[in-house]
Amino acid sequence: MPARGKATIRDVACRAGVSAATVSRVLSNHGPVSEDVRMRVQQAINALGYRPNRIARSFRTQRSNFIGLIISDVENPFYTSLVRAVEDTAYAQGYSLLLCNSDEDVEKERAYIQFMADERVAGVIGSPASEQETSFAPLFDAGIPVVSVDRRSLRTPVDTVLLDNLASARDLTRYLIARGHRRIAAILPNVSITSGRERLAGFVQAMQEAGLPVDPALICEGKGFEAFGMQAMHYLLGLSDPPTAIFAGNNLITLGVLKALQEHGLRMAEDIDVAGHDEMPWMSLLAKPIIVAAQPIREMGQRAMDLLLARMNGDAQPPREVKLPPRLVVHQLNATAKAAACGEARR
Amino acid sequence: MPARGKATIRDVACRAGVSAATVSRVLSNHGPVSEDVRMRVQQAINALGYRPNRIARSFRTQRSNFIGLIISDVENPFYTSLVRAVEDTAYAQGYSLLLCNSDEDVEKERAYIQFMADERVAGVIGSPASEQETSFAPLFDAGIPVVSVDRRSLRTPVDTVLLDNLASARDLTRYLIARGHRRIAAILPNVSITSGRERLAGFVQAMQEAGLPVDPALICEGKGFEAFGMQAMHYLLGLSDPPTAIFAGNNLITLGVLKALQEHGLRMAEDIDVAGHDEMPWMSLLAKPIIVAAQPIREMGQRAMDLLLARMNGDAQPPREVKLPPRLVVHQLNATAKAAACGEARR
DNA sequence: CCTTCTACTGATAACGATTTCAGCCCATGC
DNA sequence: GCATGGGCTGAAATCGTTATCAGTAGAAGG
Repeated sequence: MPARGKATIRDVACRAGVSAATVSRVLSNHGPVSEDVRMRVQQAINALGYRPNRIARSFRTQRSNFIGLIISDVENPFYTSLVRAVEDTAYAQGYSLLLCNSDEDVEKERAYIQFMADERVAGVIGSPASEQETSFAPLFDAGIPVVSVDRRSLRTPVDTVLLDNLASARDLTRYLIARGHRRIAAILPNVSITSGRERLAGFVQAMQEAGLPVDPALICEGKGFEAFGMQAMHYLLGLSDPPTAIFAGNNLITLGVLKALQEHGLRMAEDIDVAGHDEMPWMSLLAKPIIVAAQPIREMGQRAMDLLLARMNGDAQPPREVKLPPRLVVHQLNATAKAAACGEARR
Repeated sequence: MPARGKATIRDVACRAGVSAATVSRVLSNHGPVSEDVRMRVQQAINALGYRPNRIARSFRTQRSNFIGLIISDVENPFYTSLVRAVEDTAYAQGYSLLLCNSDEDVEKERAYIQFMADERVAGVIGSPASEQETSFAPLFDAGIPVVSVDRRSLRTPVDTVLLDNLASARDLTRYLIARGHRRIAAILPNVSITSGRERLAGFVQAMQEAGLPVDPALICEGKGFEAFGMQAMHYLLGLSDPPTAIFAGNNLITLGVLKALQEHGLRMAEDIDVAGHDEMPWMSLLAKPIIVAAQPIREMGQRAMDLLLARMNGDAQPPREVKLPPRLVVHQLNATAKAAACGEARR
C-alpha cells in the first residue's frame, strides 16, 4: 500500500474494487455511478488519504485552474484592492491567482502574457500598459478568455470593466469650479492609457461648459507615478500665475501633489484645492480637505471575474464594456467623509 | 504541419530530423548535443514557433514553477510590499507567484497550505496566522520547502525571516520615554503571533529599564486590525487618567490610533505622542509628527526567497532564523523624514 | 420472447514532456 | 588489431488523470 497521501487514482480504484475510470467519475461528479459504488470509492479515498494530482489533471485537460492577473504594480493601492476582490471571487469558484506586475512596461507585459498562454491558465484579467500597444493575441490563439480592467485594450478588443472616467473627471472639475476656482490645473497620467485620455476629456468638458479657458500651460501629462505628480506640482507652483486648484488624474499623482504642497509650506497649501481619484484610508487624517472620486474597486474586480467566468463557460458574444459610476467623497479634517453636495456622478 | 504555436516536441524533432529526446536535451541544456544538431533543432523551434508545454513538463517532473505566497491580506501595505519583493526575486529566477490571503484565519490558511501541496509548488513563503496552530505538515510530506516571514511557526519549524521586534519595540518606547512621557500605553496585536509577543516584551523591557511601572490597564491586545486600534484608542482616551503617549504594535493599529485621535479633536491629538511600526507613504502629510520603526520589507522578501531557493536546491541544514534590524524614522510636518536621534536599533 | 433502451462499468488510449537504457561511431591506448 | 571509453543519439517507458468506446445487465415496451 502506498504511503498515506501519495495514493493515485488507481490505488483508490483497486481498494474499492472498481476501475480508475469509475473513480474519476465519482471525483468529477460526471457520468452515472451507482450509490453503492460511490460510497465504496469515497471510503477508499478517505482510507488512503487520496488527493487528486492536480498537475496530472491539468495535463490531461490542457487547462490549469489559475486566473492570471496582470497589473501595473501591487504596491499601488488601487491594484491592491483589485487583486483582493479578484482573489476572493476566484477562490470562491475554485480558481487561484497568478500575479504579475508589468510596471507599465509593454515589453514586460508582453512576456507575462506569453507566459500565461504557455501556462494554459483558465483566464486572464489585466490592466493593459497601453491602449494601442498591448496585445492579448497569444491568449486568443490559445483560446484563453481575457477581461480588461481600468483600461481598454484597443488592439485586441476584450470584455472591459471601466470607471466612468469622463463623469468622474467632469464632476470633480465641476466641484472645483463651484467652489469658485477659475485657474484649475490638471495633472494626468499618459493619454496612451484609457484613464488618462478620458479624464482629460472630462476635465476639458467641465471647463468648457463653465466657459473657462483651458490653459495648455496648466495641463501636465506624464507617467502616472507619485514622482511625476510631485514634479508637476512643483512646476505649477513655480509659475508666475499659479493655479488655485488642482485636478489630479490618479491616486499616486494625488499623493505627489499633496507632498509637493507640503514641501511648499502649509500656508500655501491651504490656498490650493485638490481633487483626486480613489479614496485612501489615510485621507481623513489630512490637515486640509480633499475631494476624491472613489472607485467601486471591489465591484470592478467582481464584475471582471463574472465576465471572465461567463467566457470560460463558453459565452461567445462580442466583447462587452461595463462602465461603473464613481462616488464623489469629501474628506475633511475632524469630520467623517461625506458625499459631495454637488456634482454627484450620474450613470 | 501543426498550426504555428501548437507544435509539440515531436513536431520539432520530426522537422529537425532528430528524436524527441534530443530536442529535450537542447531545450534543457542537459546532456551532450553536437553543435550541428543543436542548430537544426533551434531552427525547427523557430520555424514552428514551438513553445514547450509547461503543464506537461510539470507533470513529468511532478513539480510546478510556482512559489506559493500565503499572507494575511494583500490590502495591508506591509504584505503588499512583501509580495512585490518576493515577486521580483521569484520571477528573476524563473518562478511565478501564487497568491493567497489567509485573513488571519487558521482554517482558511490550512486549506491554502493543503492546496499548495496538491499543486506541487516549488516552494512556499508564508506568514503564519498562529505561532502554535499553523502547521506546514502537508508541505513537508510533499517535500516542499517553506520559509516563514514576519512570524515564527513553532509547530513546524522552518527557515524564518523576522524583524528584530524586541529592538524595534524597545527603541520606540525608549524614544517616547526620552521625550518625557511616563504614562505610555501599548496597543498590540495578539500575543499568539510572533510580532505581538515580542513587541510587548520590548515595550515592557524599555519601561522597566527606565524604572517606569507597566500599568496593565494601559496594555491593549487584540486582532491587529485598524478597527481594533481605533477602539482601543477610544478606550484609552476615556480613562480618567489617560496616557500621554501610545506605542502602536503594527501599521493598521497605528492608523486606527491616528483616526481615533482625529475624532477626538486636534488639540488632544497634539498632546499625545504616537510611535508605530512601518513607514507609509502618506506619513509625511500628517499634521503631527509620528515616529515609526521602518521595516526593511524589501530585504525581508529577498532574504526569504534566498533561503527558499537554497532549500529548493537541496540545502538540508537545520532551520535558520534571519533577524533584520528596524530603522527608526521620525515623520514631521514640513520636514523630510529624518532618522531618530536616539534609540537607533542595533543588530 | 425479443427488441430496445437506460444505467452503469471497465479497458484502453491519449495528453507532451523527461529520463533511462542501450547502441552506434570514432578516437585512443595497448 | 582489438579492447576501451567517451560523445552523441534514438527507442521506449513513464508520470496520473480524463475521455472514448464497447459491453453487460436489467427494465421496459411491443
